[in-house]
Amino acid sequence: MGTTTESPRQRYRAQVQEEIKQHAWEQIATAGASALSLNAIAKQMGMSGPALYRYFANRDELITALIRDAYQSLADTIRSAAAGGADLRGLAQAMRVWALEDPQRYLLIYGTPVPGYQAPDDTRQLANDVMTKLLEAAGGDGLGALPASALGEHLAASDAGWATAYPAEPERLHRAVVFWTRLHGVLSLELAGHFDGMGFDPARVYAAEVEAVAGH
Amino acid sequence: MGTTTESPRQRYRAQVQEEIKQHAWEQIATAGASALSLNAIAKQMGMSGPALYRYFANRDELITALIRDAYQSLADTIRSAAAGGADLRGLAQAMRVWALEDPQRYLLIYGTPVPGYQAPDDTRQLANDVMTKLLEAAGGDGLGALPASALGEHLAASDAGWATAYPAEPERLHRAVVFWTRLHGVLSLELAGHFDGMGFDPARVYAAEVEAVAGH
DNA sequence: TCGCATCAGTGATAGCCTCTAACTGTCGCC
DNA sequence: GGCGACAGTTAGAGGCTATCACTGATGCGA
Repeated sequence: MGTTTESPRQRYRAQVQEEIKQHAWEQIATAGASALSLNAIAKQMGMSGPALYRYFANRDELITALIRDAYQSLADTIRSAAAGGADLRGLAQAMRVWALEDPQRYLLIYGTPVPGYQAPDDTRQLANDVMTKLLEAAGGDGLGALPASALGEHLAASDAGWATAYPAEPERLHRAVVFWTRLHGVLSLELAGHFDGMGFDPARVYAAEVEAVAGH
Repeated sequence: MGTTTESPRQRYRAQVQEEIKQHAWEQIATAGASALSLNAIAKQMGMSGPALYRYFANRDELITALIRDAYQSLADTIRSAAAGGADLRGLAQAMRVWALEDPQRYLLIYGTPVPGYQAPDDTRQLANDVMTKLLEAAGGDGLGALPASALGEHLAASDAGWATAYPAEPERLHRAVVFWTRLHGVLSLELAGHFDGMGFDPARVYAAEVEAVAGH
């Protein structure tokens, strides 16, 4: 593959960066992204604080790298589910498993953003990749008709690049958007613990929403 | 009303607490909840850092107070909309306006939680109040039938206190939950900026989801 | 193979933060 | 009018991000 020959130093650098991210994920999983501390990571790795700045210019850059990896992981999950022949329902299932596997990873992407933070372009690209895969699945066989609505037309009319592959299929666009927003609605509330103590099974709510989008 | 006679000191204390929260909201609106600094607030108010600890034992307690106020404000918004004769659609509109008015206030309640943070009981009560108001509106006139689904039965069967007023109305429970999760899905993605650059109008998506829940 | 440039990692430091402790001065209640 | 309660102060411990000047190892080209 296109692995441009790596110098030992580059290889080591990449390795350490990977290890840093590993520790960062552990911290995030237990204390949330806002509690992520470069200092603490450095100590865990047995080196002094400022050493980390050789690998990530600042805290934001590390978080950005984590966001990138999260998107990548989600895209991979969706891709492999689709490659395994999963339809829209299977895809929804795969996404839920992925989210529950590491709630903070999901929330890093789809959770509360820092007002100032601007995602770099390639991150937007990764988000778009995910959307494209949803669009592909949103046109599969075995899907019921969606109730009539003007939304599909609106989406088709105002397409700004996120659906260039299917510009003329309002129902597909509608289904993809609704798939995204509804599943995110259930998932994010579940992950944030807002269903705790309400006594019902979030999986059932999720499943019902999947059916509502996929049709009977 | 039951205003137990206030001493001047209590009055002053309450006033300062209110002023602190005011500054806190301004900070949160511009930099997010994770960037909230007691120190900075104190300086803005012309006093030294530790003085604030007379009013809030720690950072978490201040944030909890803000969360309480946010719930209260949302509950008031919903109540006054309902009192004004708004149906489920009107309620959805009022909620959207409330959310857009101050995105970080919405996200403080429904956004990414801090893993360690445990909401105090009265906060859970406030969340329940909101849910109860949704349940009331979810049984109004002029609502279409929801597609058949086992979710309503599940919700009715596993009721654990959040819907004691309407235990035997599966469709109402179903509608309330779906109202909540779907609108949150659209709203939270919009507020987090995930629709940016996609070229469609979030209000249209929101409206379509409202119609899908309220029926034609 | 040798020499040197590059780069990993260091301690010191500035400046921010939360939160505690000890102290002072003022306010209001009895 | 006096005293107790309480607001607000400074000092400081301990954490954080981030910069700087430095040391020492490493790997590359000559």
